[in-house]
Amino acid sequence: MQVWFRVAIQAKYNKMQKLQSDFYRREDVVQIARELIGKLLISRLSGQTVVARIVETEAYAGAADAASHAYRNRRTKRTEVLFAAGGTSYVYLCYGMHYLFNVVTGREGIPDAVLIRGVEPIEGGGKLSAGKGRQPGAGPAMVSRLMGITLEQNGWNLVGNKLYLAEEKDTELPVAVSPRIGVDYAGGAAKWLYRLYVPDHPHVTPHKLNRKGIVLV
DNA sequence: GCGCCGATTTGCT
DNA sequence: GCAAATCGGCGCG
Repeated sequence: MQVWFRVAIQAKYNKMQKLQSDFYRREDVVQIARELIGKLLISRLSGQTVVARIVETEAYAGAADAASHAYRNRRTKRTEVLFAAGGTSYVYLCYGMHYLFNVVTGREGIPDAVLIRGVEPIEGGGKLSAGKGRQPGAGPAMVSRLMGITLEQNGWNLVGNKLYLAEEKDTELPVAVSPRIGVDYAGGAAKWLYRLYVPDHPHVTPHKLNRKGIVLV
């Protein structure tokens, strides 16, 4: 493990602060996805507390984004919570077996969201091991498994006590951008650089796109 | 290390 | 009926 990971971990609970609604209700979903890198995800579900640092996200720009479930403002039973105000959770079942956790952003009626794709476990969930050859928390389905998130958490307010995000002061991580993973069907939107991740971090989804990423200054 | 494929069920055409 | 914001196992080399 590299030195700056250790330093960030040791900083943990000193200056932690829960993210409030105004953080989520801003317009620029890509900017929010970038700022979510390094933030903490905390779940207190069924008596377990799990804390993890976000190291990989993807922005989904709602109505204008062919990769979004709410493309062209499509409203169905599933996508309805995407239209809620920023600071709401959107969890859905993917490939019939995986739960994927998103943070809804923007004001009410704007179906933007950020998919949390990778986290580094800090506390709790230690007994849950991911598959061999893969780090726990690396990959969006692994995030939900680690945190204990299921469909039950869909539509939850993220400014609460059971599932929320927090920031620590003085935590800064390098950030890279790439196209999003698994959205080849989305035409031109498949090329958008809406995936943000910490380069060379072990809890980022293993993928060939990691080699093509551009490190932001 | 890489690429292919099956699992499993919902959601929407 | 089919494709899906994925994962892990297998075969190959």
